[in-house]
Amino acid sequence: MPESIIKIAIADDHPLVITGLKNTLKPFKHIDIAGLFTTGSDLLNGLARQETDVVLLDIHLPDNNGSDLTRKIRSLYPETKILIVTSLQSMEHVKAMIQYGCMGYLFKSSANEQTLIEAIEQVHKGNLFIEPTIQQTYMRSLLKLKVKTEPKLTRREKEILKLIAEEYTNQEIADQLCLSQRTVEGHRLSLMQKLEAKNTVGLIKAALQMGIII
Amino acid sequence: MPESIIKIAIADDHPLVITGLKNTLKPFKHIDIAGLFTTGSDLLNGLARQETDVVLLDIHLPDNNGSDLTRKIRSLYPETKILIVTSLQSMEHVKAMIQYGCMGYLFKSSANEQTLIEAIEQVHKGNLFIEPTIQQTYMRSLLKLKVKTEPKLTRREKEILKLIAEEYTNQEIADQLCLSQRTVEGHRLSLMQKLEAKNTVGLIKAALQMGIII
DNA sequence: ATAAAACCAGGTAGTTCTACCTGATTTAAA
DNA sequence: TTTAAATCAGGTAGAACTACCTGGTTTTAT
Repeated sequence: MPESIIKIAIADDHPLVITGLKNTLKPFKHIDIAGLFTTGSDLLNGLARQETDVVLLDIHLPDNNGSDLTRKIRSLYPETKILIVTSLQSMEHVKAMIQYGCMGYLFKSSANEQTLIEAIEQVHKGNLFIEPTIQQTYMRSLLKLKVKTEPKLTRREKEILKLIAEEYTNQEIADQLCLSQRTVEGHRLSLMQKLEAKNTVGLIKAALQMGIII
Repeated sequence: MPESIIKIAIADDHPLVITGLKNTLKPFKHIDIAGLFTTGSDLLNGLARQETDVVLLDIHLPDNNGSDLTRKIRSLYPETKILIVTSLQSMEHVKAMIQYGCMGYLFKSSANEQTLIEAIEQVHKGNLFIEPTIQQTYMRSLLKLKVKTEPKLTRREKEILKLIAEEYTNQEIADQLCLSQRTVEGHRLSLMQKLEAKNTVGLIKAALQMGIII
């Protein structure tokens, strides 16, 4: 059975990682590196010009976050599979990205040759490929929390969470957004409930895990 | 004038980055890659066996933080130059590492071939090489703050910062450490002053940057 | 051995946050 | 289109944090 050639695109803002991926994949004849990109918009342009089977995607591109980019790619090119290759070693990110429709998630720190090829092949076949080092944890948490619908925040809530994380007080946020300070408080409270935070500290940590702040 | 050969070692826990660095440097005949390591202790063992001119070092190795490792290398092998190549894009880290005696600091995201070679050569010659994208900022802040000795926290302060970051209130922290709540407040205030934080949020972000919490 | 820093903890006061409540208007979804 | 959710904003109250002050004891460093 002749293996079909897998056309892949790589999107990462670290040139070193791109070089690393490129050189790791070069020896494999059934993998064709169709494009290298360092920003989200570059990637989207590239996908428009060139049919692509699998995108190796870093979550933190300068101009786009992973989830938005994933949604765009999925709606524009439903046949293209997305494999996240990132430094973000957080369960939350894995779950979020899989929920957004990525077919795989790899940590850069464990992306050796075998794992990488295996992941690309599985994802290309349409199978889910989760970082091996956390597969058990992932499965357990999926079973336990039965897809604990990762809290969806509204636009306003994200906006306010971002400002909270930037050390503004409620009053300052209210002034910036032309709202009452009470309204901001309200949003803050629902943020805390949704994110199960005990106080502001919890909010910040959740914001970090969600990639809302860096 | 015949260029001398520069013996380098690479220490990074991301195999992709190692591959990337290795392949980027391979074409350059005056650079000899003498060792590849993924942990701090591996690196130290390697340096003991093999004379090395320049170490390309990631700050976040699993078993050592960059500053301790730098100190060790500098005391054991004063002739060996250290060039930080990391993802941590923070002024504080740059300043800290330079202060600990590193000769250069590069962001992975901007480590293209030219910059990398230039950095290695300069560091080898004994010149300081700072990430080009922040050189102006660095110089300005050095001049303005005259080596603003990156805030050294006491044991107690670190302890309390950690607990604050774990969402405990002052009272809870006081109970845990058998202190008065007023004492914890005092430590919190000095933390805020040292870290130039406007509020708890600032403390958390500083703690993150300092690697006190993950 | 002496100076400096860290540590502990009290007073007072003002600000910000946390936690409930209520309800009107606008927006999004089934 | 009708229900649900989001957005806005008011009341009230207490907890937590921020910001000064003071001064004594202990540790650390020169």
